[in-house]
Amino acid sequence: MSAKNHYTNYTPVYLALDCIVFGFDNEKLKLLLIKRNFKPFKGSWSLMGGFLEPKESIDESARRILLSLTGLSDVFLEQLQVFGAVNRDTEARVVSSTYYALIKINDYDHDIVKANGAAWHEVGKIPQLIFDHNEIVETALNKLRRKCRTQPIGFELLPEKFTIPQLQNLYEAILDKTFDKRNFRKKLLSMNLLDKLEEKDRAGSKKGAFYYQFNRERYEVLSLQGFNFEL
Amino acid sequence: MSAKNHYTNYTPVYLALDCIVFGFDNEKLKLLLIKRNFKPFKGSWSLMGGFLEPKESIDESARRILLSLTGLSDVFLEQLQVFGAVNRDTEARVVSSTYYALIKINDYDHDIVKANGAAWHEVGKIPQLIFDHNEIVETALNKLRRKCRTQPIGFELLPEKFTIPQLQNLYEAILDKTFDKRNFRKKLLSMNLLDKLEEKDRAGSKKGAFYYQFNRERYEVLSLQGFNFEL
DNA sequence: CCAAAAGTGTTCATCGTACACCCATGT
DNA sequence: ACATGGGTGTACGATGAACACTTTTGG
Repeated sequence: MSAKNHYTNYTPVYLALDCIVFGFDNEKLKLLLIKRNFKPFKGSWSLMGGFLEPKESIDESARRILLSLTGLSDVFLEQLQVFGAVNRDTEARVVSSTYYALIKINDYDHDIVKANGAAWHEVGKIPQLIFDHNEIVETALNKLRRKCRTQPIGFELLPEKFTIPQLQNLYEAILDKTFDKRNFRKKLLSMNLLDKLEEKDRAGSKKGAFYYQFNRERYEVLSLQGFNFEL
Repeated sequence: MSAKNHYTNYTPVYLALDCIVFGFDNEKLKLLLIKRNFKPFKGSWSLMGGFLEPKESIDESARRILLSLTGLSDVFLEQLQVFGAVNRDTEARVVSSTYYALIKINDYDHDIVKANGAAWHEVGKIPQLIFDHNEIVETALNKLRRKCRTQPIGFELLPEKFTIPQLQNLYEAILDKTFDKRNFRKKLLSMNLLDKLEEKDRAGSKKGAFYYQFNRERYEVLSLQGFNFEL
């Protein structure tokens, strides 16, 4: 054993953090991808990634990377999976801990994003990505689809104020199916988690649709009492 | 940049694989823990862990470690989470990728397990573990509890042939609640996933209870048709 | 013959689903 | 006035929950 630590018999690895960034433009579910700006495969489409720094936890690292590439902090960000096939990276042994982010599509910093050569892609039309990133995207999509039906995470993709038809469009886009609008509205409102505002959104129609707000505090109280969000 | 690869600016880390091993003894849900046999904290209770080797994927690594400590291969083993706080290990920067295993408690190799100083602990009575392992166990338990209600993973903890009362005991132990036995039986049998055998288990009662078998092929077919296991 | 666990059916409330028309307003 | 999307209620079937007695058999 070395003087340094008891683990020197083992081989360390590079730990990458890769973020799958979802956004919703009121029509389609989209993914933010960048043109990789370092070797190897500089210029290829890729997830937003970086490497762990010694003095940050992996969560902090993922947030740092997301902030540096989009200007966003204070975002829904959750671990997806670790990808650790032996030759997934061509340069060195790199294990990737992946995170998926749900962002409000109008909040990110367009300049930073453009400077990084990033662009939104419909989830149905993802280009070829480097390494195993296409597989990672598939995994993230599956996770999002499962999770959005049992946890109120969809709201992370919408502005603070949103209309019921907007919300329905979102779920239809994520799950790639349609809902009956009467049943959808009834279901969501019956959970008692949406606060109706006075104000209307007049962008979508002449009549205008009332804005609602998700009440997170009420959700947390109800959760503790055994309530389960379910779509 | 070095001649070796493009990532040499980054600091590699040790990647540990830790396994949370669940078992069921027809009464309680249990966890297999070992007395750690290397420094630091040699002799403390710990999850079953080891370090990634260069030529194995992380999944292979987890299976190797589980095999070496229990003699078991061909086991339900699934990724849980990565734990990557900066100082979670006291020796070096170690990021742990964790896996939970569901094993048939009579299949493992008692000699190997004993030689490794391992022992079963009720999930309600877990001793103090090294590093953040208690937190990892909590996370695993939550995952198991959520997952066993929507996927037929409970069967991984039972022998091939089991009775309905055994199955009910299992779910009651995992979820720490009781079910009405008529409703439980009706629910499970209505899914059409259990094949009734001729044979009876006479251990549990004078009357004896019929054995059943989980039909995985049928589950997979039904799954593709949109069926969802739900307890 | 009795203790102990296995096995069985019905009722009721709740929830998901299917379905069609009126409303408000900008042009 | 009309086109466009927003908003509403009801009826039916399916599903989950509550509940008590009979069966089998080893001792």
